[in-house]
Amino acid sequence: MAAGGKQVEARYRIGQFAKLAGVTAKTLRFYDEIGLFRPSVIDPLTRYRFYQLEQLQELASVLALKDLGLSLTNIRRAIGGVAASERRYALLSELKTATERSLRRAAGSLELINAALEDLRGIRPTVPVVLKHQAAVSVASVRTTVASYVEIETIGRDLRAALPSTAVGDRCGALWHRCEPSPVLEGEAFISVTGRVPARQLYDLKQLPAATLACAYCLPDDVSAASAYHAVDNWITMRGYRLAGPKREIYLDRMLEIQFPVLPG
Amino acid sequence: MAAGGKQVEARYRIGQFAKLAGVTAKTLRFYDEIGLFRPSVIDPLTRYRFYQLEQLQELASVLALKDLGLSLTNIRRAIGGVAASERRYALLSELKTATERSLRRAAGSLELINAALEDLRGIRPTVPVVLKHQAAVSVASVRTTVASYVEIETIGRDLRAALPSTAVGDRCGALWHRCEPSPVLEGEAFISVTGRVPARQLYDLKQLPAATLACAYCLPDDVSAASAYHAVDNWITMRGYRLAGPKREIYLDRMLEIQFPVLPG
DNA sequence: ACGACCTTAACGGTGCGTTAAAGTTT
DNA sequence: CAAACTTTAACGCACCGTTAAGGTCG
Repeated sequence: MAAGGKQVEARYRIGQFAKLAGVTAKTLRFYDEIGLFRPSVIDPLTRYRFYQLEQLQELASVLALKDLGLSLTNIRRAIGGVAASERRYALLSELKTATERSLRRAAGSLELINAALEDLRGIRPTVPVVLKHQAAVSVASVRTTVASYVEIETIGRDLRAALPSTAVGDRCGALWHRCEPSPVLEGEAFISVTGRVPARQLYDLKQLPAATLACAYCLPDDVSAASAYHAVDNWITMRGYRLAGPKREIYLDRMLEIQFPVLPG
Repeated sequence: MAAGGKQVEARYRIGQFAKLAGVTAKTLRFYDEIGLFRPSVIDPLTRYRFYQLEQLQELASVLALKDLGLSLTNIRRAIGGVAASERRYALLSELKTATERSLRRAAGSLELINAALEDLRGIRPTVPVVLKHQAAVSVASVRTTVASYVEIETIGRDLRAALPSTAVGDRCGALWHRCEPSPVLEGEAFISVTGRVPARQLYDLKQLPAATLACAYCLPDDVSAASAYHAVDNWITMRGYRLAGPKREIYLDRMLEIQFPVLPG
């Protein structure tokens, strides 16, 4: 019985203190565990935690910062030790920019969700579009103007025929340097290559640059492709990206992948 | 050696397929594990996962929904099975309201952070304020008009003296029915009681109603209390709460807790 | 036979809520 | 003695990134 002689400061067990402070006992245990807010005394025998009334103010500071959205880790940095006030200012500034970002993201996201809902109401929902990063890849290519889109396929077949079969990689397709609104179509058939490839006048050897790509898949017919192009175009516009290079078409097995290189802004 | 007779659909191992799709192999494994997006074939011997090109479109749908902010669990609900389109609409609508909420929260939060930053620039930072819920509590009380704030303490002492000491609980304080801007001060000293208490004309027996309270702690002097009152007042205004009942003062050991009952709106 | 690829398993990060099993206080 | 309280321990949530240890493919 620790009921010593003089009047000892009132101690509260965890449940009592929790009720006073308006948090759960579990929360207090957790805060103790992570070193954010500790009991003033721990009975070494029973390991019971004991708190004092003065600590209510300390806990209130913690909870007020938490209410602003600061993480527990950062709250710990913001309250203890020397120069806590400077750190607190820095952490709140950081939190401010983070909150501004998430505000903008939420606003943008909301627009996109609304667009998606509109889209779902339509008869024929839009093709899904995804963003991905693509490393640079070595290719052999032939660039030329063509009279129609399909013509580039012939060029591609000729290109493949001109290459040693050991050197051709797994991806082939076309770049479109000028298309659609332009009166002339200028395309570039390409095939990825590996290792050393003999240089010839028939084709160029170059790198497709690394890029961030907005992509959609479609069947290899004009109607499907047109709606995929439209979907990607719309997608880019809605998110405020801008086109950053020639559009790419990748020939997959029985599918076409439409890729628009994009940059933010 | 599964190289059977006829031309089999091209199969891609997880790494290849991941590269094509622009995600990591780990992500594909995870999606498989949670049943969101599964390989078309799993070798029963080696457990290698194999994917087909057609699945790129399916994965794109998943990623597009994820990009909108839908959780993986909800994406699974949105794509598989019957009536997927209705569910998709419902889930997106739900996501929309959630996003609107978080948008409002971020906007409000930003204001509060700015206010906190302003506050930190000041000489004397504001007292922290916290929100908490309080259950109803039985009290004995004496309500009266007083000439000054301190007078209520005398009333409180008299009240305590009038009660059997076995019945008094652990909380005492005062309610302020009219104060500050009002020309007359009307307070109500109270002490929490337990079990049965003899009814007398000296005091009322009643319940402090359950409430949501905006609280601050201060020293029991007029200057400290004034700044705490001001802090809570300001806090309530900034968050768009409104006062919902008499203000409460709780007498703690060597501290005072200021509580304003509030309601949203 | 070596390197690149595949497998499962498990921890980490955020902030606690929620059992569960067992000891303590009143 | 029973009720109410305390303790530690552990899982759960969301979404994978990141080792780690050990088989498989070209």
